[in-house]
Amino acid sequence: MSAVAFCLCLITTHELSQRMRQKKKLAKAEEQQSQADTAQMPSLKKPYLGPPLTMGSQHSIYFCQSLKDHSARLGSEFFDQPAISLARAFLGQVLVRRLGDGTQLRGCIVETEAYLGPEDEAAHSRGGRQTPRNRSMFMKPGTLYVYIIYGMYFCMNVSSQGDGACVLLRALEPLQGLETMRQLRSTLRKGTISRALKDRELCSGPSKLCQAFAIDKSFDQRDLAEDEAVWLERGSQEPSASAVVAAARIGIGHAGEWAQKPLRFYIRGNPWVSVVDKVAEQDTQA
DNA sequence: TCCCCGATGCGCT
DNA sequence: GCGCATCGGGGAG
Repeated sequence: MSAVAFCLCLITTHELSQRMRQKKKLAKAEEQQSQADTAQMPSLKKPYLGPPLTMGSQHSIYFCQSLKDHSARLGSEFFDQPAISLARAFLGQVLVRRLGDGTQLRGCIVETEAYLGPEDEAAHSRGGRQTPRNRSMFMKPGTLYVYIIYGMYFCMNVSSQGDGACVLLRALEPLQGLETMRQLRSTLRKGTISRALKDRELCSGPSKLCQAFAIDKSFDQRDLAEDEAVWLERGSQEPSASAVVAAARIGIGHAGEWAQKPLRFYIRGNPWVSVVDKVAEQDTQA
C-alpha cells in the first residue's frame, strides 16, 4: 500500500481504529526501515544525484561540502580521541549511508554532544554503569551506540577514546538523497496525515536524522570505520574554532551541574542546527 | 516563533 | 513501576 493510500485509509476511520492503525503503521514502518539495509525499497524514489539540494541563501557560510571526493573515508585513528575533541572534530564531516538498493544518503554534521563517561552524570555510563544496552559505549572508538528513546525513536552515538565516553550526533545538513530522506521521515513519523516536510525538518534532531538515514537498533555496535552501510567522510571544509558554539546539552535536566556544562557543539549561524542557544553564542564570540 | 503537552514502550532499579 | 540524550501538533503572541 502506498503512503498516500495508507493515509487516506486512516482519515476515514474513527479515532479508536485510527489509533490501532497508527500502531500498525509504526510497526510496518519499522519493518520497512530494517529492510532498507538489506533489500529493496520499492516505495522510495531514486536518489537525487545532482549538486547538493541545499537551501541557497540559507546555506551555511562556514563550509560547503563537495560531492566529488567519495573516497575520503575516515579511519579508526580519527575516532581515537577524547569525546570533547571528537565532538568538535565531527563538525563539517560527512555522514554517508548506503541503503540496500545502493542509494547513498549524505549529510554534513553540524551539531554534536559529548558524553564523557563514568564521571558524567548525564551519560548512560554514569558511575561506570555497563549494561547490555550501553555496551557499545565501552567498545573501541568509532563503534556506534544506537539506543531507543521514548520507546519509539533512535539516537545515534559514536564511541570515543575513554571508557564509556561517546559523541551524540544531533543534526546534519542533508546533502544528497533528500527525497529518500523525506520518504523515510514521512513513513516513520507518528501521526496520520503526512504533510510534506521542509528540508530543515529532515535531520534537525538526533532521532530525525536516524529516521532520515534509516539508522535503527541493528546499527548498534557497528564500526563506523569498517561498516559497508554507514561511514564518515572528511568534509571539504571544517569550521574554524571561532565558528563553533559550545552550549549546554539538550534534554538532560536531571543531571545537576553536568546539565549546564558546555558539551554541545554546533556551527554558528548554521540553519540546520536543532536548537540555537543565543546566550552561549554571546559567551563564545565569533 | 515559542511554549506546552501527549504519545510511547524499552531499560533500569 | 518509573523515567527518558524526542517529536510534532496546536495555540498564543
